[in-house]
Amino acid sequence: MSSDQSNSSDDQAQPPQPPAIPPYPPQPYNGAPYPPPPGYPFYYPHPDQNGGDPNAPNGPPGTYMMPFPPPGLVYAYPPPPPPTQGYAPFPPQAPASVTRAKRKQVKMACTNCASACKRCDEARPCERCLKYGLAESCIDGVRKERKKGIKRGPYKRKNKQVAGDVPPYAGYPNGEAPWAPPPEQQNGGAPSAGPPIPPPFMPPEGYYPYYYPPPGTYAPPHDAHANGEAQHGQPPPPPPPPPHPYYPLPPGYPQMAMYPPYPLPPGHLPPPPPPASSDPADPKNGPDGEAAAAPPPQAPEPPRKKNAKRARGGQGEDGAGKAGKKAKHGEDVRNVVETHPPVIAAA
DNA sequence: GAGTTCGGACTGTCAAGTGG
DNA sequence: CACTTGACAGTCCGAACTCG
Ligand SMILES: [Zn+2]
Ligand SMILES: [Zn+2]
Repeated sequence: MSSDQSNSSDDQAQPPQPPAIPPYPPQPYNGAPYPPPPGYPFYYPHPDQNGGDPNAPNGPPGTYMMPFPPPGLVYAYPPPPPPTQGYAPFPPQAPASVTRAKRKQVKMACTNCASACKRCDEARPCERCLKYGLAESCIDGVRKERKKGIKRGPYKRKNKQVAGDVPPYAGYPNGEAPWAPPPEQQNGGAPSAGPPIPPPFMPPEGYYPYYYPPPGTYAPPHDAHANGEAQHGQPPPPPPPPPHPYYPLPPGYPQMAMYPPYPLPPGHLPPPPPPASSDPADPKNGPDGEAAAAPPPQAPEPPRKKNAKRARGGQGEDGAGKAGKKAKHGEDVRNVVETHPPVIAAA
């Protein structure tokens, strides 16, 4: 919740955050053009790129997320002309700098912070323990020794990228562009004859391409099986939401900045207005917040699947690495820590 | 609303594997 | 032996939950 950000209940005060981008003002749907008013970009930050990280130095995501983007809108960048209203556009140079800063971890969290899964610092007692009056129990944990003798099999050698070499965009339906350039171009050789084929369509880092079917057609509903990801042999695959159901834009296509007025088809709900929030920078103050109760027809890929009821014993994608530390949560250790009433005002 | 819990994304580190 | 790769072990974000 915003409690983490706003009142920093148990974390240290966050550094001053960049100015939040004002939310897209709620507007009742009245058959008017679906997209945001002029000046509102259809930026769609990649979930892993600064998605939802208000602490990211590149600024909060704060991007207008559409339940489903309007057909005809082909691509989500570059930024439109500066808005006439006071709403901040995405920084023009954003695509180049959307690389999210890595989260910095302390080498060893104190036992209290570790058991509470909260941020620690190098000091002992750490800031959080001081805040909660746990200074005397603020000690470093003991790091387990890494397992040895684990066989790995042959390594996959990554073919090194030469400078200027453009990696294939991994977001295509089959992982490769359907219009691969001829071999001579791929090898960097001089184009033999005919018009040069434009380079692969590459979105700036952190952005999805959007290519929408012509008016009159609609994006297919999300289908976990169609994504080619959820089939690990398990019958009910935990639905990793597909990146998006649309198709990449072939090179040479003109970009459409905004699609023409387009009334919603009958039966489609208008986009839910963003909830009136006191914290515009809060990443979940987007459509994500409502997603649990009433998922919008074509919700874009959530930055993180957090809406499901908590299920115990899940494994992350790096879960293999966590196999040995499953006793992490769900033990009483935490009670010793966080059940402790905050003694902030004890003085 | 404030505080707590904890799933899982993310990071750091280092052993195993590879190439020169 | 230096470097790369892969995965273990850890941190901690942030949503869900609980409590007063
Ligand atoms: Zn600590
Ligand atoms: Zn501590």
